[in-house]
Amino acid sequence: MTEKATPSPEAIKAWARLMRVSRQLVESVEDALKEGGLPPLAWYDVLHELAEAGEGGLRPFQLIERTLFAQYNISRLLARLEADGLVEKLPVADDGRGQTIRITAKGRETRRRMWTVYGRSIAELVGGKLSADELKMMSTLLGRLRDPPVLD
Amino acid sequence: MTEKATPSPEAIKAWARLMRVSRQLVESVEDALKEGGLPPLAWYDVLHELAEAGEGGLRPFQLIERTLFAQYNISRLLARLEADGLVEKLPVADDGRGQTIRITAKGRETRRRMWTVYGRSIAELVGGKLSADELKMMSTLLGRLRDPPVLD
DNA sequence: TGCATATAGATGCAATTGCATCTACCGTCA
DNA sequence: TGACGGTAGATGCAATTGCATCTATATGCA
Repeated sequence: MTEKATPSPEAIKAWARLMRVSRQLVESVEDALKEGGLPPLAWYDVLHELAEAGEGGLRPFQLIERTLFAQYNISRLLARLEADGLVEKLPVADDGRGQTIRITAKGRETRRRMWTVYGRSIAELVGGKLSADELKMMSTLLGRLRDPPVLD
Repeated sequence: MTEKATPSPEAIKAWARLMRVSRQLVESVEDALKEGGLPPLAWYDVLHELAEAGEGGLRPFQLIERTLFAQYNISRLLARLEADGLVEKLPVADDGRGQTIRITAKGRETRRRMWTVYGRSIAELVGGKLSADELKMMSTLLGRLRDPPVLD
């Protein structure tokens, strides 16, 4: 087999940078959001998916697939979002176990306000550091690390 | 000013992939460690830094700089590591407030066992997906996103 | 020296996460 | 139909994180 138990120095270095950079970037964004009195990044992820989904909403298990959050995590996050009036839970007709989550107007508004901060952070932290071509290269390389890999 | 409030599509895409991939990779490694009955990744980070530092050890604030963990996080993580006998806390001569943290033999052993799992994950998840040149490219690009940027 | 301010690290308490499990409903197949 | 395994989501409890603050020592400076 070609699988190696010991990673190459190049792999270790790329890994280490990936870990460090992603942590640093997440922290920067979280700080910026807090600074603006806004909810944490996790809320954005969910609101974003729900906004994209539109009026039809999404089932919690679909949110899990899209966001990679754990099931219990989504369950509680949705409870918090609902308590804040940012989403609403609707019963779903053909499956008595489930529910559909729909973003509310207030939820869209919160998402919009978060994006002004989040988007600016992305522009500064990433957009401002690499050219468009470099960003594309980066996306391509990262896509190959995804599971399943994205081959574009 | 050249700073933009709205990120380019390329920046957004690179960001999204970075977020998703890093989460996915961390989760894979955490799962592998758990599977092996080993402590979480955070322990490795600290043990690694301490092992590199050698007999002289490191002050907690140096660990904070190196690992990016929050101060209270390091404080408690070190308490757990000490409780497990993986590190020892020594008073420091010229600063009565501080202490020096040194890895123990048991700590080195734990780190070694973690590395067999961690290293294999890196080899599979990263080393196995990109060529050496691609890994170098990736490191270079990520280095530019670091703060402070690494220009190599 | 003596006070103000800064730094190193710990900690009480609230919020969140992780784990395991639970409830409720669904689908299948005898 | 009805027993059974599977899926959707919630939840009790322990561990961890985040926040704010606290203690203790160090440092700068009048």
